[in-house]
Amino acid sequence: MARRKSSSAVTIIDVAREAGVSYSTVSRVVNNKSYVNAETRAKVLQAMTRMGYQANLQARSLAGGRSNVIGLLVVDLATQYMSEIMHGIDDVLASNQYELMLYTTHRRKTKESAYVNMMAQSIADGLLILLPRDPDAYLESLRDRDFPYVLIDHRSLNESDLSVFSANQDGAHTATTHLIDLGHTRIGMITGWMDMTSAKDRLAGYKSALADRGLPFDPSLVFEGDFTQSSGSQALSYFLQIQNPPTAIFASNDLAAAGVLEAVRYHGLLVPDDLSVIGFDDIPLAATLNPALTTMRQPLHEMGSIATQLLLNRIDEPDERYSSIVLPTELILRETTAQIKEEARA
Amino acid sequence: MARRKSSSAVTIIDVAREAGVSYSTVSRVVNNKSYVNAETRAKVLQAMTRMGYQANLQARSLAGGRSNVIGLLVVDLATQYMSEIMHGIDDVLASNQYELMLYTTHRRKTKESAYVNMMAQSIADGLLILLPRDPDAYLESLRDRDFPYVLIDHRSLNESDLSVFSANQDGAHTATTHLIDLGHTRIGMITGWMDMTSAKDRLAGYKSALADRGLPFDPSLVFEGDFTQSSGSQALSYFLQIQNPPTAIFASNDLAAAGVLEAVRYHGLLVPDDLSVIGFDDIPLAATLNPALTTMRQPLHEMGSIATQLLLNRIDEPDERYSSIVLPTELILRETTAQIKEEARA
DNA sequence: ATGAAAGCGCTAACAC
DNA sequence: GTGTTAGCGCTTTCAT
Repeated sequence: MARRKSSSAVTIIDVAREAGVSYSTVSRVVNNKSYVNAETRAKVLQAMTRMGYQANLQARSLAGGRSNVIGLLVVDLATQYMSEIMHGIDDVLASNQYELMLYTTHRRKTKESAYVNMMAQSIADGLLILLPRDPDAYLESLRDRDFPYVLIDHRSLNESDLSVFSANQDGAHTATTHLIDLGHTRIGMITGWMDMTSAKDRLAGYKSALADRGLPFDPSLVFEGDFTQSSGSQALSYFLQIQNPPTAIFASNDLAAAGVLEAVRYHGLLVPDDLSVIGFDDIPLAATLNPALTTMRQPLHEMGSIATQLLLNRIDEPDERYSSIVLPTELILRETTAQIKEEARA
Repeated sequence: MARRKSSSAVTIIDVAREAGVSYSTVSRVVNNKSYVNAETRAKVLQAMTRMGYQANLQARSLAGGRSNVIGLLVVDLATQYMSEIMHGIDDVLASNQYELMLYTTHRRKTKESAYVNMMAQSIADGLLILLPRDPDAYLESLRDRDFPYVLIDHRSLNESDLSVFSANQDGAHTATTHLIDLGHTRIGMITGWMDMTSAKDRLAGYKSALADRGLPFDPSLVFEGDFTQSSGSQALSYFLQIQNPPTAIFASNDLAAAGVLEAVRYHGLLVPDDLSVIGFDDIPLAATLNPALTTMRQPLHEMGSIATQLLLNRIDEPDERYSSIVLPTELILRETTAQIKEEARA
């Protein structure tokens, strides 16, 4: 059985006794609330350090105060995409003395909503939801309760949602246009999980770029992936065996693009000579791939830090008006895209 | 001011009223404690699902129960090394209905001890400490309180610490011997942060391998790094300008080895023709580097999962005897090591 | 088998 | 400016 874990922890009461004051006075100095006589404050402070007092977060939170914990809901941790964003989150949290409670869903839709409910009713002062899958299904209870949350990399359809994401359609449009400018007319597209707005928007950007240049949209040129490296490899295999293979590929993220590059080597093709490839994200990996990946950068670190700042503001000043933030993307030219060769690829 | 965040959350009392029982009965069915009449239990269960009851972790924990939260203390998140280990941790946690509270220290020594105290006095049922820097300095209070914790990738000098780590000295010995077997006699060594046992042990393994083969130990061949990629690049620059440069390099981790590879390209050298390189860890990156990195694999995912399992066991059965676990390493031969060329490198 | 009541450590009115 | 008091939601004796 669980032993009482706080058996020997120093509480506010111990400090109060030591300092010879009431424990609400101690609470006051701990929280810097209302005025406390300078002498009293000094006495309390001394007692606190002497005894090594550490606030008990849960008690504080239970009693209606802040826990200074925010919850983060992510799909998975293993990608650089996540690392970058989390780094941004962590930086802001750290400089604001907030702690992070982490939940990973591993793509289990049901877990998302269960976690959200649980976190919101527990210790977290606010919630960061990264790449939500179907948030409308479970966010309503948070809205009802006016519980602060910010969505990351998700363009919400709900007006009252606060979110931070990139101009995905725009970025995809730029990426596709870059390929078109290079003379490519048959451009393969590898999508992400199609239940995510960022994946949908990138597909839309691809389509609109095609349309803007009067190029036909060929559904056989769209491979539905899932943002993984292996889906990129699969996509290439697929593209190589259709009737009229593409001469360029736009992957919805760098990881899938890396998968394409990997498979390309296996098939004995040359990039960019035989095939141009462009990714999306600009994770650190992109620059170290060989050849280095041309990609659309989205500011991942900033996405995390801005979202966190937004959430913290919202927690501090719940009555202000806040709005979602759209971040710009940028074309990063490296070595995987080139002018089409006249002798169309095998 | 913070609004009372639980204002509209369903509590055990609401459920009790709905089910027409006392709230201690509800607590019993929630916790599956002692016997509750089957009918009563059913009634309560129904009420719970109908009202969408979610336990409040902090209240539970405050009252002396389990929070089902474990704390994880890490330096940083951005490396694959961390991702891999965290994945292992997360898997075990998820299948045991535990949640993760994450603390990142960003190499601030002071933060480590502050965090540990705070977590232990707060919500966490147990603590996982990854790559601790100087744990003896702050672990004593945990020991005194019999608070469960497990150290990861750290060979503790303290008998009562529970930890999970790799056979680092052994692995470094194998790696170095591999280089010696290839004919190299001047072998550069790039260390990690020397305040960590794993870094120390790898250096010791390097030295002992040299000694075992009757090779002299040359301090100018040891570069003190910090496990980062850039330290690897710096190390190469350093090695290239000493009197008698090494023909092979053993890097204490893959990231530093990647830095060497990066710098090697810059200096116009060829690996493994001009220089053999071996890493440590076998992070996913190692296989995708070009040329692919020969390295000593340590089972990172397992390190995380085993440590977590150990911690959970310790929480469940505090009175059992547990002991630290040492995991084997394995030489993974890829493309960056080769027989020394007779015409010694420039 | 179930209810009543105490208390975990703290915040936030409310008194004085 | 400081003390008193009432909870926050829950677990856990102790009764019944």
